[in-house]
Amino acid sequence: MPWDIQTDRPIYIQLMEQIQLKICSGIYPPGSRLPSVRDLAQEASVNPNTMQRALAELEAAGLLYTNRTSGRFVTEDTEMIVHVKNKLAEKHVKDFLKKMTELGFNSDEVMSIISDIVETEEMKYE
Amino acid sequence: MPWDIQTDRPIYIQLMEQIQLKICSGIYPPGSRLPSVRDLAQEASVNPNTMQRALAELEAAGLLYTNRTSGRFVTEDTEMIVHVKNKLAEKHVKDFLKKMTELGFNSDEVMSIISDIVETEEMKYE
DNA sequence: ATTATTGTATTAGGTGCTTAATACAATAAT
DNA sequence: ATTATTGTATTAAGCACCTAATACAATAAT
Repeated sequence: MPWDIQTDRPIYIQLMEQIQLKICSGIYPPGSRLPSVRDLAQEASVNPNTMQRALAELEAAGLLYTNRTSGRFVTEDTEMIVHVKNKLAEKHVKDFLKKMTELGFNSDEVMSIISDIVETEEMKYE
Repeated sequence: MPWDIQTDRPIYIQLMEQIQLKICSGIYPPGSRLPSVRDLAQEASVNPNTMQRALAELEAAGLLYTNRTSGRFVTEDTEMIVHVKNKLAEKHVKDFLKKMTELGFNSDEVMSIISDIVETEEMKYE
């Protein structure tokens, strides 16, 4: 999964989201070591300062921790990771339903639209 | 529906989205006159320049048109509005499914989660 | 005719994000 | 011991966005 950076939002926010996603989905397993700031920055084609900012904020959130000179690691608190994952899922669902409701679709219509798309195996979303 | 402006994305983009939404949902009906730039800016608590930018871009997209000194109006092309609305809905569905898939949920799980929330009448999303 | 309101344009200043170029301290690797 | 790698900090510059303060032309309202 390559890094996907858009220009319409702060890059460090997008980096945070994508690293968080890699942690929640197991691409970065609990306790595993992340590539160095410089390597990650090069991977994502961003400035090391920007990557550092994203990592520092994820660390403040408790998802990462640092061993001063050996690198950064994913938390071993699997319960926390699961919790973050579920919170994310819940947020996605609610945001989605909110948007569809605002557009004027009711519950039945939303369920119908989404089950249509799911059933037609349109699961390569782009 | 009050204006909801966050600080994490360009304001003029958020204004565009929210005006577009009001058009698609019928709050601003086809052919109706919008409040003046200055009034809209005050409503949304933003600078008139910023509101002007959002309106100008929606006009470039064809959703609005201007009568030089009498004001700005919603397009009367209802077909275009319906098309924009459907495109928006499709985008919301696909983005949602993509996010849930990335998080590690499969189709069945997604359908289960969303139908749970819908059925429990949790339709006051916040 | 005069006034008010419309969209529009311009200039200046402030802020946050990003990059670039360094530099430093701590420690793992050799 | 020496070297390389780690996270971290600093400074300067550029850029997009936003606000503020005006100003102007066209025309609707009076």
